[in-house]
Amino acid sequence: MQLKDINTEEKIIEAAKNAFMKYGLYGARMQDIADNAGINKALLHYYFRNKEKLFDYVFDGALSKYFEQMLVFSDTSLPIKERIFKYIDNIIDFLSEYPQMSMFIIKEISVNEELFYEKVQNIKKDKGVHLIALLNEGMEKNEIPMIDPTVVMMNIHSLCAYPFLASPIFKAIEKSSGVSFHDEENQKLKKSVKEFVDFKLTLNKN
Amino acid sequence: MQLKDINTEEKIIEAAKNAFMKYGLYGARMQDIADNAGINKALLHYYFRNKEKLFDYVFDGALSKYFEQMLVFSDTSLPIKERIFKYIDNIIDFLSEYPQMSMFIIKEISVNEELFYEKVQNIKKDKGVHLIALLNEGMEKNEIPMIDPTVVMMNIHSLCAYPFLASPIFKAIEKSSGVSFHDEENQKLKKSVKEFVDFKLTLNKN
DNA sequence: GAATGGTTTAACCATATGGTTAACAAAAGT
DNA sequence: ACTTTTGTTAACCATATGGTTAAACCATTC
Repeated sequence: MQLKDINTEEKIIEAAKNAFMKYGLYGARMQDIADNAGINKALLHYYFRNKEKLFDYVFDGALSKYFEQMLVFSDTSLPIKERIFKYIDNIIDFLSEYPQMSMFIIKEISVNEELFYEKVQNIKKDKGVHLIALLNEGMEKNEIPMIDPTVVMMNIHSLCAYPFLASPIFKAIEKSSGVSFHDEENQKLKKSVKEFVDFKLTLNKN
Repeated sequence: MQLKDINTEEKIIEAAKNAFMKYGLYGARMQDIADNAGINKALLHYYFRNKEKLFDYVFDGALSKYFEQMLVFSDTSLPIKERIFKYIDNIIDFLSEYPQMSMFIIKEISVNEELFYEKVQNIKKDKGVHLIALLNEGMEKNEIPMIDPTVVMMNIHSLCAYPFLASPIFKAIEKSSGVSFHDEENQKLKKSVKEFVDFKLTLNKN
C-alpha cells in the first residue's frame, strides 16, 4: 500500500510537471494530466485537492531545485571565482538534465510576478548569498577587479541559462545542429562561460 | 467607417497580444480578450474566425518583428563586427520596447516546436543570413579569429535576450533594483555585450 | 427613403472544464 | 473475521469555453 501510495502520487507529479511546463497553470488540463498519469481524474483532487495546489507543489519543487544550484555561492572555503565556476558547472549540468526548468520558471513568472516574488522570499530565506553580493564581496576583498555587479550577474546567468531556453530557436533560425546539449556541448558552454568570467573577473587585467 | 474598422481590429490584436503573451494559446480566454478590447466576443470570430487564426496572426507578427532585427547581418557594406554591434543595438532596443517578445516566442516554442520550425522557414526565407554564417564568413576572410561559431552565436544571443526574459527573476533572487531597463541600463547592457564581442572577435588577441 | 454592405450585438449551442459524490476495492488494524 | 482506513472509480454537477446565428444597427450610395 505504501508503495502503491507513492506510485500514484509520483505519477501525478510527473504528469503535472510535464503539463504545467508545457501549457502553464491555465493552459494545462486536469483530464490530460490524469490521462498521462494513467489514473482517474478524481484522484488529482484526492491527492492535491485542486489544480492550483497541484501547480504550487510542482512549481515550488522546481524553484527549490533551481536554488539548490546557487548554494555554492555561500561556500566560503572557496575563493570567489571558484564559487562562480562551480555554480556554472552546477547550473549547466542541472539545466541539461532538466532543460525545461528555466522555461517553466520564466513562463510562470510572466503570468504572476507578485506571487513568484513571494514564493522566492519563502523558499530562499535559507539559501545563502546571491551572485551580486558575492561580486561585491570579491571587489571589497580585492579578489576581483571593479565591475558593475548587476551587469556581470546578468551576463553570467544569461550565458548559462538562455541556451537551454532557446535551443529550438537556434535550431530554426540559425539552422544549427550543434545545440542538442550532450556532454560535449555542455563542456563547450561551460568553458565559454568560464572564459567570460575570467575575462571579467581576473585582476591582472587592470 | 474605414477608420472604425481599423480601430476594432487593432483593439483585438492588441488585447490578443497581451493575452497570448501572458497565458499562451491554450491559457488565454477569448472572452477576456474581448473584454480587454472593449468589444463583443463574437467580433473576434467575425474578424479572425477562430482562436488559432487570431493567435497565428499575432505570433507571425511577433516573429516578423523579431527577424527584422537580424536584417543587419546581411548588410555587406559593414564589416562583420560592425554588423554584430548593430544587431546588438537593434535587438536590445527592440526588446526594451517589447520586453515580452522573447518570452512570447520562447513560450510558444515549448508548446509546439514543429509548427514553430515551419513558421520560421516561411517567414525567414527572405530575411538574410544568420549569425553563424556571418561568423564563418568572418573567419574565412580573416576578419575575426578562429572561434566556435555555434558557441559564440549562443553567447551573443544569450547576453542580449535573457535579461529581458529574466528581469523578474533577477529582481526576486538577486534583490537587484538595477534591472528595470531604461536607457541607462540598456546602454550598460549593450556595452557589456559589445565588450564580449570584442573579447571574442578581435584579431589582435591571437 | 430605400437599398446595400459592413459592423455589432445578445442569445444560443455543444462541448469542455475543474471539481464533487457515493459506491466499491484494497489494505491495515484489532 | 470484522472494522476502519486509504485508495480508486464512474457518474455527475455547475460553470466556462470557443464558436454560431439571426437580428439590429450604422454608414454610404442612389
